Amino acid sequence: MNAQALHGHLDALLLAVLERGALHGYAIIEALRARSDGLLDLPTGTVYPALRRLERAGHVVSAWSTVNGRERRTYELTDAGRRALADQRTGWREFSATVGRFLDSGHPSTASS
Amino acid sequence: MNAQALHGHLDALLLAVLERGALHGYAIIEALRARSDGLLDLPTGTVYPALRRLERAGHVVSAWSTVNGRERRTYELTDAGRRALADQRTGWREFSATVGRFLDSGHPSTASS
DNA sequence: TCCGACAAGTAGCGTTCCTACCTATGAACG
DNA sequence: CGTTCATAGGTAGGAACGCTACTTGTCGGA
Repeated sequence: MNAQALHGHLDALLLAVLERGALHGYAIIEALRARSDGLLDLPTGTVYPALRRLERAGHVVSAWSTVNGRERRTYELTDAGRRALADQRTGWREFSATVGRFLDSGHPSTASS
Repeated sequence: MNAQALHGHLDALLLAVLERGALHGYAIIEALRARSDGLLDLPTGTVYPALRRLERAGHVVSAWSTVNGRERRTYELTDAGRRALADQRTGWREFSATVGRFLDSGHPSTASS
């Protein structure tokens, strides 16, 4: 499940990660991987453009911070970003409930992972 | 939520609807709308091509049935389609659990619908 | 007869994400 | 001192997916 199906939810995921505190791009990727047990292993070519989209949209702001003489662009949620995240959460719940009505039913089979 | 976010799950939805019995294209659209309380209102231009993709993939078979002199192409799940649906269900559960880990947390707020 | 609802279909487009590259810094190693 | 690796950021191009808009055709009612 290499994020092929993320369509439309990538931004929400990024905002959710940043909700816990500002991070730079690479750290965001690592956070996603860690918090998803390695299921979400997004390439930089996916995340960096997405972050810039979010910045253009005003959902995050970025700043260069120099750590160990290493330039890292740290992204932080804006107020609008927080609102957007709330919206995305609502949208996600609606979406997953709707699709789940068709796909969660049937044979539960699994039960445990 | 006009299905912008369906990406990758449309096929699964269609298979799930057909699981309950063969239907023609238009009826599938109505079934989706009905079973989702109107949230899933897919245009024909989305559903018809998808059904033909599913047929090319061997997940459904279609047959013309003439009802009142009206030609209706009725789609039916194949065995492979049933297997595909099971796979899609698994994929959906994994996906929704993973994304949900980021988006379902936070403020549950809802409680009632 | 003409119009609207049903039914199927097609063409072209925009969004979204991925693959594959490129650049640059700092540390380790020879 | 130069090479190589891991970290970190970035871009270009393309593929997949679904949407909008349009077309065709039948049937029933005004």
